[in-house]
Amino acid sequence: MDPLSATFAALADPTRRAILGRLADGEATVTELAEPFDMTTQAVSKHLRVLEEAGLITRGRRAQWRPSRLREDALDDATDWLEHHRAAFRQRFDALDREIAALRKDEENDRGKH
Amino acid sequence: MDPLSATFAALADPTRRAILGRLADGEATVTELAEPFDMTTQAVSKHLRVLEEAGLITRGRRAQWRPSRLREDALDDATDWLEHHRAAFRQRFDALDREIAALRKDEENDRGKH
DNA sequence: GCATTGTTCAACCATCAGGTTGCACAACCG
DNA sequence: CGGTTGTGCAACCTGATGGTTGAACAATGC
Repeated sequence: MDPLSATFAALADPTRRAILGRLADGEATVTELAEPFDMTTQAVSKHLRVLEEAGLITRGRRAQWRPSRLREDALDDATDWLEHHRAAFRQRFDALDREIAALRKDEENDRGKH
Repeated sequence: MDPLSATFAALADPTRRAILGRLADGEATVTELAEPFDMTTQAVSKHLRVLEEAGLITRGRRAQWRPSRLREDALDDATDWLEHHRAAFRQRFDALDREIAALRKDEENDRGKH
């Protein structure tokens, strides 16, 4: 899967988004991350694998713990795509607005000629 | 599915992202949208349904054509989430930087006492 | 050494996603 | 009217996802 698709897919799950939010407070182990959820640690471990493969987190290794932490550039590509396209979309709607304004003006002129 | 998850899930597919890019140039019918892809129109129709249910596009009805067009506020929620969290992540890393700088300073002070 | 703890792995299950084909239906065009 | 075109719907297939349970393994603590 291409990296951008992997990132958006990783973000398309509320559990994973909550995990990312938690990690903004600092690194955490699997059991710590699993605590708020009604879910086994194995399930959370799977979510962490998805986040890691999407390049959103990295995972350390300290004794039997595997602390997860955010990657600093985690959301850069996704943010770039979204901002770029949102800007393009806005431009499109602005163009439409101008067209509509031009049509209105034509109508006025037509009425003037009568 | 919650709206934010639906939006990210919709964006997690290169075909759908390409369709959105195409729609930034103006509305288009299913067959027009399907043309660049090695895929049946039915498959594209399914993608459009996903985009519609995620609130990213709306679909008109003109004779036997169903023109799709972007929703003006399509990417707002997703952009908000990403920008908010990217900012929070940055703050986290800035805090880490400060901690590291403080540790370095302590070391210097310790050396000074010898 | 042995029980406990934190984590992963493997197998399994149910559901969903992305594609196909085939058909149905509505609107146009001769 | 009958044929063509644009689209949607239903059934189906395959592979991925999100969860479970049970076992394995590595490191800790008595």
